Amino acid sequence: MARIARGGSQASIKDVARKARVSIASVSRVMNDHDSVGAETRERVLAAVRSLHYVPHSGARSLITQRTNVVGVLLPDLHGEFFSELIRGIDAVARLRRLQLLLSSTHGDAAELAVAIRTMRGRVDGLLVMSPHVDAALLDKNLPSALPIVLLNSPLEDARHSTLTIDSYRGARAMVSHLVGRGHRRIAHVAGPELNLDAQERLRGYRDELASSLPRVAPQVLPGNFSEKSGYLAGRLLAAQPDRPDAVFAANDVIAVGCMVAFREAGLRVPDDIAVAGFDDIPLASLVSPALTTVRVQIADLGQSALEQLLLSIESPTRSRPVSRALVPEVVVRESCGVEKPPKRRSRRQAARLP
Amino acid sequence: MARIARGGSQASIKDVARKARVSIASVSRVMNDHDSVGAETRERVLAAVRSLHYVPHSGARSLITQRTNVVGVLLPDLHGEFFSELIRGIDAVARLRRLQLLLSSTHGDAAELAVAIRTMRGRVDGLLVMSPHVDAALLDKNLPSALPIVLLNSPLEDARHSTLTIDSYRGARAMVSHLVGRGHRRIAHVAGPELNLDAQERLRGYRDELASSLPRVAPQVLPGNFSEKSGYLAGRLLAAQPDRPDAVFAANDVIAVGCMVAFREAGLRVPDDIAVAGFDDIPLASLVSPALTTVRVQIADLGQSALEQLLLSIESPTRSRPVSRALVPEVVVRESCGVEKPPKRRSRRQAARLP
DNA sequence: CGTCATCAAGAAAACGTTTACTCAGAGCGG
DNA sequence: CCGCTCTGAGTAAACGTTTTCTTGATGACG
Repeated sequence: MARIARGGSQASIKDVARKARVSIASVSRVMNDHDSVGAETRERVLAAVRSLHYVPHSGARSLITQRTNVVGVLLPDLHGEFFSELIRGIDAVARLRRLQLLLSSTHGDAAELAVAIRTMRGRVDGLLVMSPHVDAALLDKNLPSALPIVLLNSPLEDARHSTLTIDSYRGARAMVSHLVGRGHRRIAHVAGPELNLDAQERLRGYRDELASSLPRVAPQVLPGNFSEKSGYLAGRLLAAQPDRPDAVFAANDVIAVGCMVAFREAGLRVPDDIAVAGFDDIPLASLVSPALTTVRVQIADLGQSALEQLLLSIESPTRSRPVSRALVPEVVVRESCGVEKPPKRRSRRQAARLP
Repeated sequence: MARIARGGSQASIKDVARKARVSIASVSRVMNDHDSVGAETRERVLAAVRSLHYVPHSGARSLITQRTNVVGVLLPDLHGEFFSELIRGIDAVARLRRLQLLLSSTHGDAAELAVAIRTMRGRVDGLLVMSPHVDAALLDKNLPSALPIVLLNSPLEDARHSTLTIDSYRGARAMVSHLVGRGHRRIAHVAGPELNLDAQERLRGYRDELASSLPRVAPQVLPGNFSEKSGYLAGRLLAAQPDRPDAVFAANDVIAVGCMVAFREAGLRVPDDIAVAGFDDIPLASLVSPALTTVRVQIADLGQSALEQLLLSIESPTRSRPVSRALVPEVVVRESCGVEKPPKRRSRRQAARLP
């Protein structure tokens, strides 16, 4: 039975106990600063810990304590500034609360999402899920029922899970209303992917606001897919048009930048010949020239609130009812829609601290 | 003994076994598609699994299998495009190998890093660490000895751990050499934070290449800290100087952008009056106008290679010796250093005057 | 001197799995 | 009908912790 110290493996609490000639219970008590352990014993244990480089096995610990101090984060993708901002916001809270994040972006479809959710079971205290694929049935089937979860910008709207969304619809209306207020009349929209929920909402906001502010003007919608390239192509189309619009509202900032490139190539001046507006306020937006007017989605805030909400339900699973909140984004006016004086340039946040 | 089904808690393998009236061993065999389990039993088990929404507890599973399929990622920070690119590269591989990432950015100093490393014990199969604070002693003390680890861009260079770095020194030399080749003579450098390793290496590369290519010319170094603001300030200083340099090599792209803003404000044309070059090739670099000449650090590749290397040592802990590799970055020539003909766009120059 | 609280420390159960071992019965050739 | 293999399924140990009980010792108090 006497266990030989194994070659490459790691020291466990038993090894420490044997070396210090105490029971594993005492080692555990020392490690967790528990009451009633004699000074001399404590010293012996600590010495053993040091000499063996003992580090407790968090997995085993959380098996019994039923607490992992990890939250799972499920994202559809990791490209672009949107997600890095989101993660940054989540991380800020995690850091504060000494939590770690278990990240998974492995889900292009519902099946993959299901797998990802399942493998998180037993590793996390709660889940932050952002995915176009969530639906109630999928959650029911794969989610151990008691696991707290917060949905981010997800289509699902039932009363069982907390949901945080960005009110793309109202943001889009606000932007169109702003453009109209500045005197623009022919306002085109470059849309995002048809299947994307936010893209749909932004398009709907564009249509509705236009219909209500300028009932005479027909909307013009060009297809796009949130990429710079699709923006560039749309921009070329618009520039070549005989009755060119005097403003373009793009479904996101990246598209807007693409448009601007196309306009410059065509010799159009932004905003004098044509105004451009985007959506998201990614860091890039304030750095291009002319600086981009856009709708600020406080992405980092979204992540932050989401995690905070999740922690609430983790801490009192019973008391907290599911919450649904929609963050209303705000219009950020910059040069690209024709502000007379460029505002003072200042990057909104500290830029890269490392190379 | 008879366990009552507890209210909010989750179904365990025991509950399934009881419901299907088999032993837990059989349930386990069914879940893992093991051999020799009768068709009828399998069906009973699956039915129970479905009706209880049973999802195996990954934590418990990896306790016994000694495999977590998770790798830990320790970063100093999460700001900026550098890290989002890095994570993207890491994630690409993780996705492919069906791994999850346990992310922690909670370490501003060595003590916090130590805590982060310790809490990962037992939760991960290996560690990817990027931190200015790693040193051999810290690793020894807090790292369960057998845990595979790959260091990213870290000062530590011992023979015990694999290390991947970016060869900032050679990148900087290449850029200075390029500028000299284009005919620039008075080349200034805006440095990064003094304590940052990459900043130091870039500065050293600048000095060395200048000394060897243009032994007559005195180097001029301005302080900076990788922020746009510091670049802006340095740019103002340079623009006001009586014997203004004809080129600026900035320690990173964000600084370079700051410089360009200052130059535009001062009425200087880039690149005609003064050339600008950066370092990193963040996505922004190709979008500003004039597009920024820079040194391309394939950040995503760095993350990718690092994880691949880590997986190698996880899979054959004995056979694989620690590897040290330095990725040599390459100069990317764009308009800001005075290429005669911008790749496609003629009107770019016009845009430069706008703000 | 007996009772009782107090304290330090050990024994053992529990967390939810996987897996080596065991075992009963079936099929079957000799 | 005896031993043999083969199959399906159960038993129990193990993974590394925490924590509840238990116990033995020590001394205080009546």
